[in-house]
Amino acid sequence: MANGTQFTIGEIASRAGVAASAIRYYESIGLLPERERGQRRDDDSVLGRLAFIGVAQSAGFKLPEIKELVGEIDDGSGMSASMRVLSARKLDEVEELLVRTRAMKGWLEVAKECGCASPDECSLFPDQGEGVADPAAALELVHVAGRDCRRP
Amino acid sequence: MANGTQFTIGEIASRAGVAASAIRYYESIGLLPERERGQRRDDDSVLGRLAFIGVAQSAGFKLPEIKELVGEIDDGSGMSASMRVLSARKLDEVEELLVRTRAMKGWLEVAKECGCASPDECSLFPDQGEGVADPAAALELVHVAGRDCRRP
DNA sequence: GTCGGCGCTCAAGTGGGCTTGAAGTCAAGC
DNA sequence: GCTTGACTTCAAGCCCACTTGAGCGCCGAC
Repeated sequence: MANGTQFTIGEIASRAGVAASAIRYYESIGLLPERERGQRRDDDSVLGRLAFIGVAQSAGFKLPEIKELVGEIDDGSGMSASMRVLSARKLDEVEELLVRTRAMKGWLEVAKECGCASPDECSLFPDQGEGVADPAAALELVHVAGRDCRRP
Repeated sequence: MANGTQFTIGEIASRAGVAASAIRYYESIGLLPERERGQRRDDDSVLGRLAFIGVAQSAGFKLPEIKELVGEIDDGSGMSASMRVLSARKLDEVEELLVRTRAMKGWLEVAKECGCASPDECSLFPDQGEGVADPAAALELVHVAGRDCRRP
């Protein structure tokens, strides 16, 4: 991958599909190696690193976590240890997100057809007399209520 | 629901399960009606409004959108017009989120078992020789590759 | 030699939804 | 009257991943 050809940061940025300012930011937080001061050129090995960052970000990793991963790769200890731990943790988060997202979807499908004039007459918004339930839990109730949100 | 009993903001907050500072913030952005200055009491009608806000937020609406909804309720024109439009738009977003979340989940399930020492030997991170694909699209490729991420 | 374009650094700004801090006010109980 | 504690205001801070702006340097082409 790294063939030694030199590029300016602008060229790297457009090939990688990120902004040059983002690359400088990654350097500043240690996600990409610090380079010499002054105008400079990089070889295209940084492209691979940027691709790694992009995929890891899409998978839900935050930059500090990605930094941890690249640290392990760079110090030769191999990425798999952190990779497994971080992925397992992320997977829990993502599964939770999936549940929440599905609940949102169900709620919104009903809301899209809602003809109620106020929350008081609409089962999408449970009444709040005393004590308060988890608002997120209210999204689930819609499934029970069916497709019509008007209170019986 | 509103029975005229008066509460301090702290009481309202603990009943509604939100912080008092959040209630003040909602007032400041016009999501709750502005009240007189000085120490004051609210009746519990604000509880219903807070519940509405909570459910709408869980469904994915942002505060400015919720403000639009409560505006329609309060001016007597009924909430259904905005509700339908906003919900339909949100539904599109949420469906997209659902697709992305499922892709993340698939990727992470493979990553959790990954034993690769570097991204170069791992199909979770596609090689980045020339040109760059959408990083999010790389998450999908894993499904094709199966459960083993080691490059063939 | 001079012009345009890209590069550099550092600081500050963005958005969303709040929280936190400082400093002051009020009400109830002793 | 005094203390205590809950309440009040307003401004500033936080998180995250960058972007934007100011003010300057360097390089190649004409």
